[in-house]
Amino acid sequence: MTAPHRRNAQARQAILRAALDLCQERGYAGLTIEGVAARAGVGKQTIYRWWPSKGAVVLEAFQDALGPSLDVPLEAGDRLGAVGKNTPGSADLLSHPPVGPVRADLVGATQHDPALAEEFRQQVTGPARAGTLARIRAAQEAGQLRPLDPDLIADAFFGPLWFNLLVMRTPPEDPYVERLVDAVLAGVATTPTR
Amino acid sequence: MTAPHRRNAQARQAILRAALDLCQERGYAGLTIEGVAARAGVGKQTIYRWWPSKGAVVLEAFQDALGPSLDVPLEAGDRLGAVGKNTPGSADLLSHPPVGPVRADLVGATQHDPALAEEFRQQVTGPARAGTLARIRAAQEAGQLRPLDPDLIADAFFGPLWFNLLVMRTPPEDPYVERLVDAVLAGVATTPTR
Amino acid sequence: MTAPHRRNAQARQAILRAALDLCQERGYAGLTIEGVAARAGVGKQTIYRWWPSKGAVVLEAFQDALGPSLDVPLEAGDRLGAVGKNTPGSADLLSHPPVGPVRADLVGATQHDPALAEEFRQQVTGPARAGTLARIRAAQEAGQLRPLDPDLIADAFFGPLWFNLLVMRTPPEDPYVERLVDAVLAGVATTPTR
Amino acid sequence: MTAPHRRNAQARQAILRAALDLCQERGYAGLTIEGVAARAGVGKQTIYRWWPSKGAVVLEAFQDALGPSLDVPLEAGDRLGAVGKNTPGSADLLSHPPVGPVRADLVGATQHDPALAEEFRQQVTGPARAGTLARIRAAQEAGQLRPLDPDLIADAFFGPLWFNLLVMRTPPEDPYVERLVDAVLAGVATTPTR
DNA sequence: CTATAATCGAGACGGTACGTCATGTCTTCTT
DNA sequence: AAGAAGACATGACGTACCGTCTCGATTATAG
Repeated sequence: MTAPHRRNAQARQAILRAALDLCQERGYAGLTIEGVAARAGVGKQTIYRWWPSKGAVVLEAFQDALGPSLDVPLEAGDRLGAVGKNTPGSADLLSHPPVGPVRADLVGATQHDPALAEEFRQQVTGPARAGTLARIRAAQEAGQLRPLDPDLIADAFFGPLWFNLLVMRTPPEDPYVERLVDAVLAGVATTPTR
Repeated sequence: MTAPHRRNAQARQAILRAALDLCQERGYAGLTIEGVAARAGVGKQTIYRWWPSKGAVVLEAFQDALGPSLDVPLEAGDRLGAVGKNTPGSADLLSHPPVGPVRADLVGATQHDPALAEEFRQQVTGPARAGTLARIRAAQEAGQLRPLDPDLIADAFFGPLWFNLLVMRTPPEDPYVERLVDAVLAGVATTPTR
Repeated sequence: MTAPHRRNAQARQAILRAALDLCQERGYAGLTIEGVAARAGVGKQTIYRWWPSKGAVVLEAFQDALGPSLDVPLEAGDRLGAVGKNTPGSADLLSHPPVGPVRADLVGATQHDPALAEEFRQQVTGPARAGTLARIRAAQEAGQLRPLDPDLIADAFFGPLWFNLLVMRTPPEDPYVERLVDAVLAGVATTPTR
Repeated sequence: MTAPHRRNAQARQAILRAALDLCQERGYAGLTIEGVAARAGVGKQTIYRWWPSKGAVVLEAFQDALGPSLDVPLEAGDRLGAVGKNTPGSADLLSHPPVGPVRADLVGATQHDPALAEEFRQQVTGPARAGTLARIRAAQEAGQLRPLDPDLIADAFFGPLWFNLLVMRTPPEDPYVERLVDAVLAGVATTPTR
């Protein structure tokens, strides 16, 4: 007997689209609920009715736009590569529009918005980390990675990428990423990789 | 013939003090120029006259409060430790108030404020990185670290710390940091450390 | 298809009331949009939405307060009196609070605010002058006033009153007004009145 | 002995000049002490040191610019003309730049600035009225004007002019002024003038 | 013919108000 | 019921001037 939420799908799409566009044009901080409503040709109330905050709108827009492109299937053999080879792809997503800057902006915003932070964790960080951990554990079981804390191994791969993106503000490019993977594997792989 | 900018030191101090206090009380996002002016007993114009943005005020307040406590002297012997042992200290600073949250907030703000980003780089990131690189090069010359790109080595140490702070939002604590240093050294040190 | 401007009547009343009160308390120059908003318990934007300037607010408040009290009916017989006897009443209105000072202030403001001047002409000066001219023409047709330019006759009556109010700053009182009317009638009436 | 006021004449001139210019360019309300100081190349304090208010500056600038051009000598014979013929000249001054608009603005400002009003009376209105009264009394002694209150006669001439300037905002032009003088004289002269 | 003190330009200071923007809530009318 | 539209109270924005207050740097008497 749930209330008959007759939500307008067209409006939803228009709002998410407008939010994503404006976020790229003006940055997350320059984005405004009023602006989104105007651009989407929608009443403000329609936004406030369905989303608790501007962060939630942008986050949903971001997820919607990205779709399932983040799901990298866990391949059977070559488990070590499943970790190492996945990294350049992630780096690519991180470094380039439209995903990169928006995602960085969102992470920035989570620093002073606990609600957004929680949602970001649940919808973005959590799932991604779960997949990574699964790959790492598989590689450990196959004897390819040392039996270290899997979270630590994950951090070793992704930490430097995000660090460069957020703090150094030099989105990591290909050659750097390859050398990074090599160096990290040297520390966490069982077989010397050099 | 230079314009005699006779800046009031008392006002400057009051402003920085108020900014830091309010940033801790309400967070960076909840901080307001009007609020700082009111708390400091100062006209708004006095803030706008000397700082280009709220981020710049907080950054200067942050720097002023921190003072020279960031300068960790480069010790002669034990160069490897000079890198490895420095890391837990940095992690501590990162993780705990007042420095940690404010710094995280500031990094967040740089994601959509290029001017602030530039200043942050020049005043915070740059000097810190320079010190780190010096230590790394010294250790390389002493044959303790492999001849990898020093920036990459630095990223391997600091990336995971910042990643946990900013993205995972779990400020790194002691045991984790030690295990991290061990793992990274395994990848970048010349002598097997295990 | 007209835009459904659903203007809040309560807010409008509160604003006009506050404007009139403050204008008397502090004078037109000391009146502030912020002050009106605060006194009326209203957001500033609500004032800026509906009025183009502080002068316009005060003018409307003035008109609203005065209501239709300015309409002096044109009596049938005694047309000469219709002009002459009307004058003391106008002088009274001019000389005493709340109407007098506010009106003088408004006229003062029109000297450097063309938009306000235009509105003042349309809403205050124009209608009043039209009534006066009607009376004068009637008296001329009845042979009581010389066939001079009716505007000139009107100016002869009202000019000295406003001159005393605005320039000499001695609001005209009864005996003066009577002597004035006598003297003017001596110049413009057909029958010697002395 | 008196304090040695060593006042800089150059600065005074520059200030008055700037004040007059800006008053014509932007109107009295748009004129600013800061603006005058900037235009005159003078420190604000130099203005505040010598004048109590912006009105005082403009008034002095106005007087300075006008100089003695207001003194119309009282001619011996033809005393009636001394009153009547003086009027068109005054009307001219009233109606045309630079004197007219600035003077109207000043009178407007006196409506909400008692201090300025007092100074205006002492320096402008008072002397002018004194001269007018002298002419009127002379004409009365010569039997040319009826023995009415001289102030009333003066008001009859000047009131309509100011009324048109300030309230109707149609600066009186020549033909109107002539007809006005005729009509007024008809009321106040001993000899029928028609 | 210096010395000294008021005046000068410049402009920082604590304030008040400006007019604009966005917030999140609300009401009204339309679909 | 949900939507588009937009008025509303609130509060911060960044700017303009206010009138007061130091700063050196002239600059013209009074010693």
